[in-house]
Amino acid sequence: MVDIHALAETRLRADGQRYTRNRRTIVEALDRAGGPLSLPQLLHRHRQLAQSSAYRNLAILEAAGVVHRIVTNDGFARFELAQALTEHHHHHRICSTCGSVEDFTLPAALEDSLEKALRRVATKSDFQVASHQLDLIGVCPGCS
Amino acid sequence: MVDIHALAETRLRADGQRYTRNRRTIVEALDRAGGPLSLPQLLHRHRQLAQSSAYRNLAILEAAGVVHRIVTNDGFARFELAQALTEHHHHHRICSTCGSVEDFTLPAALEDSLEKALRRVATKSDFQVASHQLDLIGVCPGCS
DNA sequence: CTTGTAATGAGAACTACTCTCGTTTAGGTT
DNA sequence: AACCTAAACGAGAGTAGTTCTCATTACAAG
Ligand SMILES: [Mn+2]
Ligand SMILES: [Mn+2]
Ligand SMILES: [Zn+2]
Ligand SMILES: [Zn+2]
Repeated sequence: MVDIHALAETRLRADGQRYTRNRRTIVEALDRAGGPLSLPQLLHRHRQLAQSSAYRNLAILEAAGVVHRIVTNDGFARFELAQALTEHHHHHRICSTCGSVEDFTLPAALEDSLEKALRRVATKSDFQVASHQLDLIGVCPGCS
Repeated sequence: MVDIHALAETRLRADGQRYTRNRRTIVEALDRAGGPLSLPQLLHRHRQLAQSSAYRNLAILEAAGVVHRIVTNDGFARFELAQALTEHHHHHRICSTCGSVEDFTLPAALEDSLEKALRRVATKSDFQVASHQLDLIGVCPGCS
């Protein structure tokens, strides 16, 4: 059990940024949510957040490595806490009908061999891998 | 060796659409390109294409299952031929600096076990999987 | 407190993309 | 060939998610 807020503050400070009330509210919301949130979803949960500030703070939190931005086909970006903060590597099920995004995990053994194979692919091509991203595209229970 | 254009025409007809000169040009360009193309890249290769028509035709080709749209963080969507046409399942290396997208493939054995694991994940959650998508995020040789 | 700097937020601006609508093209019929 | 009709075209206007501007506010240091 890590202290999300302490980590967030440390990372922001390393970036010359403050951990303000608004930023804490965003981190709190993303931590509480069961999966990635779009900006409308975030604002709906916390009416006191201004849209422009929320976007700006999400960008700052992303630059500091606190928040991860997920871009899907439905036009709305989604935001979640960076996996380094939650210490929970996972992937996403993306509904092609409603655009909702949910988390899932792979068996550890498969994740390991996948990671190894990806490293091999990257080495052969001089590509410096920062991360990988595995999405399931389909239709969620609510939309079928 | 499949006939891309015959397949494209069949799929369009099944959707009540014609395989016009512009659409053939787009399919040809995507086939020739070594990887996914953004719209600016496509228009640069074929100056006679109008932007509005190119976007419209790409949407129609996507609906017919001829073209696949890839959405990245750099604001520009990328387009490639659907894997059903090329009969070549692959994944993408995405450069977080310049936004370029390139293809790569996994070892067949790994791809198999991955697919099996994904089916299991999907079944447990009532999620109807249409496809999966595996991206490597990092820095390409040109940007490092 | 006072003061300097960063953060805020309402609204304007930006831009990738989509829509509109008058014109052109092309497949089918005579 | 000539005609007809519906689809496709394309220049430009419109849309919408996101970013920027700048006057105001909050906060940390002394
Ligand atoms: Mn993984
Ligand atoms: Mn695969
Ligand atoms: Zn759904
Ligand atoms: Zn690059």
